[in-house]
Amino acid sequence: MSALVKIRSERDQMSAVERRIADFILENAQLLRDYSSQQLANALGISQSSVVKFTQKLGFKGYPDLKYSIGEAIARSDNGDAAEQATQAPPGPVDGAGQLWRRKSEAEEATRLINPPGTLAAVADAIAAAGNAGKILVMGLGEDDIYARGFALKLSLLGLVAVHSFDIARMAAHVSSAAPGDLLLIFSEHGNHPALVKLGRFFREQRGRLVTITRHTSNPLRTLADLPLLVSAHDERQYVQSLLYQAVVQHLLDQIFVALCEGDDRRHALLVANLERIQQMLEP
Amino acid sequence: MSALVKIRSERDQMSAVERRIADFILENAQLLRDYSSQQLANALGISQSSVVKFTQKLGFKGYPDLKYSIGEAIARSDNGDAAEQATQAPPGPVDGAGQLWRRKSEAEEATRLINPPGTLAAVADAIAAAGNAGKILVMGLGEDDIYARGFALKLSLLGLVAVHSFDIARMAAHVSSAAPGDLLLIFSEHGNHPALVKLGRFFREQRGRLVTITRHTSNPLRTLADLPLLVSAHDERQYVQSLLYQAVVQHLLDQIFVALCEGDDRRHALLVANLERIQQMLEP
DNA sequence: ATACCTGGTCAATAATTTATGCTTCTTGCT
DNA sequence: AGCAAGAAGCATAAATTATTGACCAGGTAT
Repeated sequence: MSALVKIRSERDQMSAVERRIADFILENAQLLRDYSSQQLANALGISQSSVVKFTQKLGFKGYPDLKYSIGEAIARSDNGDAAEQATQAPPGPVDGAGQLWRRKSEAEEATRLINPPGTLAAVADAIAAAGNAGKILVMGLGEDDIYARGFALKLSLLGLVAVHSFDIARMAAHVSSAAPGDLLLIFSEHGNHPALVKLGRFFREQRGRLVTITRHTSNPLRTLADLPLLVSAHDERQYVQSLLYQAVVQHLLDQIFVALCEGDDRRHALLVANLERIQQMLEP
Repeated sequence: MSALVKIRSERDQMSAVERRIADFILENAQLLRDYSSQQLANALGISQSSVVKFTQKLGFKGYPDLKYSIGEAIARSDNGDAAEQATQAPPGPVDGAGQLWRRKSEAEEATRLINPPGTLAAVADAIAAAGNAGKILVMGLGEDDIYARGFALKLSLLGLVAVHSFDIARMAAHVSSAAPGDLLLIFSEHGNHPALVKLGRFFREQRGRLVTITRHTSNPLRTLADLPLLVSAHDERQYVQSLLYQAVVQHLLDQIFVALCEGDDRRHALLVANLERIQQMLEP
């Protein structure tokens, strides 16, 4: 992943000073060429060691390594910054055709990197386990309800019955009768809706397993989760950012779904049979 | 001029040691990333100062400057060496992690190519026109209902009211009272659901504008449409194919949405205001 | 409320890297 | 031979970078 994309993707969970560094670099990447770590620190009024720590935290070997990587990113115009991209000669007229998809791809990649490998498989396993031994509850509000609904629908194709609702009261009823072995999946972009947090906490008290899908910020909901899934998706334009977020969440779910499909032969057979039967019902 | 090209061009008038440095760099440019001037000198059995003097003679500010420039050159693949180019850029073994996304990207590209350029803009315009002068109807069944619902929700953020339902009877009622200037968007993966076809035909008789989103097969629904959007998405595994289809449809909608957002300043302002207000309502 | 972590920052300093001055050696020329 | 010019290395100064330990703020458990 490009250094700039990486910085951007982690920006949200940085401390104040770190974020200032990140912003400065993102906006003045070209300047970095002639900056030492000390100069950068001076420009921001912070200590040089903070700059070095920043680079190391991001996974670079040190400041020169970061600098080198950013040089590469700029050379490749892989800057993840629309304004910047406009300045350099684009091969064709800017039609913006594949533009949005490219942004989605970056978000997808960033997201893939911040979720520890194996997390998705763990979630898939948890869902499968709950499907056998307990209940699966799925919850999301507003736009977040859309995936919830779609995912519940998909699970039913696999013979996994999921209780889904966008009604907090109704969901609370389900949660209150939850037992160990049950699984609750909460979708919440910002992860700080009080009712959902309360719901999650209550569910944990019942000793159920909690999976959350939230943004990659520090938020109360994700800290509650047994398995928190994180999403990185950024754009200056709020409405685009929202699309990116949704595409990435959908992709996470798709990956889980595929894992479920392919993880278990019995379930796989069931799925194929179901799809065939549906086909027959709708076709003639 | 690229750093590597420069080195190559001056190689002939260099001293013996300098030429050894030049050759080493030209052949092992990638290694330079992790070499300090001292290490490079050791690798060649010469003194570190010779390396530094070499860089300065070439017009670089010093060793780090040369290194940075070479990083850029590599990133741009601007190495002026054909053999070199062959060695790099093996796309990497299939890891399985980004696999699904790659399939989606392929589907997205294929879809972009089969829809005549400008189609999406035309759809966006049609939606905007209908929003001003008539009604917008949105319809989908089963899984296709998911986008329909989501898209209607998004349109409302733009101040465009869309009537949405997954109930054919209810939709029929809306269609039967349709007038010229109205717009109907039908989502139907296979485009041959009899009820939807009938609905579409009826709507056309009322002289409304019809937009369809279907697979890129020949199907009765798309032939009815004023603006047919086509989707290409294939995989041997039926359940994956379905995911690809959904991701691509979602992407088409996202592009239309962005076009709507950015096509009209008034609407754009409204959107921003709406998002802000929503933020306020949910935050505190 | 108090004690105790934890994470974040900075100042001081150690370690590394880079740049430079100086010396020596070679080469070519007179 | 003697000299000038350039090339290379050595030693060292200068700079840059990395690490350590101290301090502080915010949160948590007692």
